[in-house]
Amino acid sequence: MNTTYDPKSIERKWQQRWQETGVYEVDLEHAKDPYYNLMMFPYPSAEGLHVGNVYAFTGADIHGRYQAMRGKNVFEPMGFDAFGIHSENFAIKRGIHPKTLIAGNVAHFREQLTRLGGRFAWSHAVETTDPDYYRWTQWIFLQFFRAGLAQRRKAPVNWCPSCKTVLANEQVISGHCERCDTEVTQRELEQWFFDITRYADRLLDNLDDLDWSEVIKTAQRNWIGRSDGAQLRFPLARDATKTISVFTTRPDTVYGATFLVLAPEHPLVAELTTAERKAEVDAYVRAAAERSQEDRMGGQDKTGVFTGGYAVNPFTGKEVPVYIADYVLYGYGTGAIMAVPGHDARDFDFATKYGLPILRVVAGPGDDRTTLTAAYTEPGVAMASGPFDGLPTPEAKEAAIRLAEERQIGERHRTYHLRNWLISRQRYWGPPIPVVYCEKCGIVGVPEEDLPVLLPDVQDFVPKGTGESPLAAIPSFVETTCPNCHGPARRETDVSDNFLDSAWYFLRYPSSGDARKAFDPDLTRKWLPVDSYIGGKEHAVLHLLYTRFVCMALHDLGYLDFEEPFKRFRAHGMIVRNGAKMSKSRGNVVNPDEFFERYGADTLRAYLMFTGPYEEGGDFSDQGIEGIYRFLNRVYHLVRKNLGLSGAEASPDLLRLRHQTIRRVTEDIEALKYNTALAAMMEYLNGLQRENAVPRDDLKALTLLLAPFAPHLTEELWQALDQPYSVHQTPWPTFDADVLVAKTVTVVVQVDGKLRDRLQLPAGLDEAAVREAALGSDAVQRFLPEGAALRFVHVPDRLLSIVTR
RNA sequence: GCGGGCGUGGCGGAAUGGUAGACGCGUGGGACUUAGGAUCCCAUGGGGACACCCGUGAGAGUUCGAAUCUCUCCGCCCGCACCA
Repeated sequence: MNTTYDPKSIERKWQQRWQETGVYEVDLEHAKDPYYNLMMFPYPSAEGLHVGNVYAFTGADIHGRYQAMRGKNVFEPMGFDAFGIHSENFAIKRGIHPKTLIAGNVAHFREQLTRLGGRFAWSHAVETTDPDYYRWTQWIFLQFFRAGLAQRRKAPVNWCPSCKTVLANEQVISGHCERCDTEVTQRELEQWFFDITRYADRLLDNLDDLDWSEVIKTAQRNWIGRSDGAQLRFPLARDATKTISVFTTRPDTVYGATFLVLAPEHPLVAELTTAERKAEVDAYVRAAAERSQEDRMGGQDKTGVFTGGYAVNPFTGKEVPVYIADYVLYGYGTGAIMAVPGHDARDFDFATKYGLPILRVVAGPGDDRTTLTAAYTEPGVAMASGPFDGLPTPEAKEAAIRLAEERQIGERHRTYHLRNWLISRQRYWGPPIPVVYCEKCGIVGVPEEDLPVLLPDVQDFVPKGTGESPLAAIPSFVETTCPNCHGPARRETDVSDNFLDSAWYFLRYPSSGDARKAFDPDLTRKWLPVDSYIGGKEHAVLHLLYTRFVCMALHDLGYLDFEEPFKRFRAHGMIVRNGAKMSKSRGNVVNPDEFFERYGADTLRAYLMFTGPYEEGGDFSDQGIEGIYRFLNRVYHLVRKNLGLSGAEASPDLLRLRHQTIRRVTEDIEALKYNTALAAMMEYLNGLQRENAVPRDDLKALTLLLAPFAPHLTEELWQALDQPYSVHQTPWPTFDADVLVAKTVTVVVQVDGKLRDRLQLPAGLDEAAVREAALGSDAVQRFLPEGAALRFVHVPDRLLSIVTR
């Protein structure tokens, strides 16, 4: 053993040895106790591995290493999510083809991930940009297409007037184009959708049984946003055969509906508009179409115009005016609302601004029937509502729905905030959507045996500004023959959303390289669903929801036995630096290479884990890392100095410390409290350093406990301790509950809740004995009033509380 | 606005009804040393008339006992955001 701790050479040495011996590869077919340890594969940016990646992967890797030492056959794969707009935009900026760029980035990432010391099964790595991968992404699309889950229809999409191109939702940053900062507008275009809303109820209801971080489940529930209510039909005053359907969660307030509001895009707008209102309505509709999303959504100020048309409230029989306003969204519900200004804040604002009547139809607490000065949105008791009068809100809702259904003027209805998944992108850098358009046969899926539809290797991948993918400009790609009739046909030129690539990558890992199937049924049955998935909160809704949907659909199509892909998901926190979020613009981004170089990967790993509870995140301080570096140095020298000292015996205290530490570290790792696990090891080390000669069992225990955190150092120590390779395949140490019991304990004595003395007493004393000891203490006696009647509360081996009042 | 999380020394953080501040950083002192920004040891919440008092964002409550539970308020962070 070297006299100084030299992380660089130790880490290089073991990384090489691990690779040569393949300790992190698993025999997927024959593994006895499979454990699939997943983390979110990175997007390989040109900047290299971000410290946020290092944080995420280290925490997940520690979990995997711990499970492996617990005897599990841990499969911990890694891959690269390299399609998508980030790569494409960067490539455009640099004028380098994304393919070239990505290859370099991937190589750099692989090298950094290796330096990090993850226990990755590299033989199963996947890259989403590899035709052997995206062939199967296209295959999934085809399955969905055949099942009717993938459909092409018109939809409003984000449009950047300056770049003259369609933008993905992810490219719109608070209403502005990511690249040129121009305000984004809406355009109606033909797009491909996955009908995720059909799965809304299952996606929502399954959450109850998933072992996932509560934050993520809550975010998904809100995103799906199920709301129950009714659809009610308001006939037009001029022509009762036509009706305006509205969705409401408060059918009980229908007697207070004093006007209707339609979204400007609503198809009945033209019909309702009278000749004298036409100019104004047209102008408003046009303006709304051109307004940016931010303008439309962000502003609190409500605008709208009267159409001149009237509809009939089917409950009261009264005519109500119909307005259009852009605070009503065309994409939600029916695109029309019944406005109840008395009991909805937005309708109240609108009614106040345009002088519309505000009625009170729900009495407030204490039978409050006074005139409203603000919308009363709480539940109450129905009033001025004909048959519903006197009913509390929940019952009134039910009564209203029943009555609507009886009279056939409406019915119970459920709506979701969740929208269908728009998956087509008018871009170059993604898997081409595998369909062709034939004049005779219509939209035809590419036959599976013809997959992949290769992304053509072109020089010019810059969007043309026509609203079409750059692929549309390549005749050799576009022009093809119909697989059905062999007549001339045109290929789809859109590519699929990057989120589709990442919605199934974990299904591919075990079956990577399989040329015949996307995922092998036997391997899939053996390894999935995933045992542990750890990742960031930022993917709470998009990735994690799309992934669940894809699995559910594949399950229904008969390809999977399970519908939920991840048994357990844990969201880790964010790592900040000196209290501030890391960002390029602040110039405070931690570059892991610098720290690998200066301290080694083990120090960086352990330090990141030490900064705070893993699920809450931590604060990276440039000075703080020294503490962990010192700790690893001390461990190194402790082992080195004690190697030659044989036969040291552990004192009872030391033995207890050892077992206590094993317990604390074990429990903390399981709870992802890596910071306190390290603190426990530091205390252990402090205890060991007080010994003249440290028993070999303690050196071994400390090395094993530290192994998941500092895999290289501990491998070196394990070898020095003359133990068989590899420390990472050695069983996790166990503790003996009997040894944990201390012989003497500190019992705290309180008088009237204040701490007055601490007594060193033999463990297991009964209350009477503890009382006697406590009353014998001067420090306690001083606070006991003469002749007071005393009451005692005794917590064995911990505390005696004396009450004098 | 809605939803979620958080507020503890100079700093990161421990303690989820029972010894507040574990562990680490920083700081002060000491040892070793030609020297050290290396290493080791000691101290380190505030006050003090030093056998004591105060102290976990503020205020109230429950309890023998509250950082922890309850209510009200203040502040910060993260989602979603005119979703009817």
